[in-house]
Amino acid sequence: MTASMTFYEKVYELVRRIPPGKVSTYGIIAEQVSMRSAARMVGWALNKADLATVPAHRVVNRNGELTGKGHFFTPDTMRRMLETEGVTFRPDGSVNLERHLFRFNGS
DNA sequence: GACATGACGGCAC
DNA sequence: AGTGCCGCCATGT
Repeated sequence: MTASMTFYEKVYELVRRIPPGKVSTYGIIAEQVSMRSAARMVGWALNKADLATVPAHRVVNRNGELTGKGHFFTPDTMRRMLETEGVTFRPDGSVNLERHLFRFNGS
């Protein structure tokens, strides 16, 4: 238990703000928690997160690729969940960020 | 305490 | 435009 635990909570809270049908990226989340260049920490925090309460499937890399799919029940679980929420994919299997990238408000 | 690793990203070649 | 290297920070060994 350390004071840096707020880091995880911030990440989880931000991810929960992403609405169905939208996605965000590790880099953007990292920037939101004041750690611009530590995008790795975000994915790492998500790996330790409770998938039942944190929509981790809505976080992709900067190219829209589902780099975290290997951490779900099956390799295609992540994509199926996104498709169910209305997210569309490009022929190469990456998310069309132009259409589905969620922008956090300053709130 | 040093070293390697990881659901990444940016910039240099 | 594709590939590679380095930075970043928490953890495990």
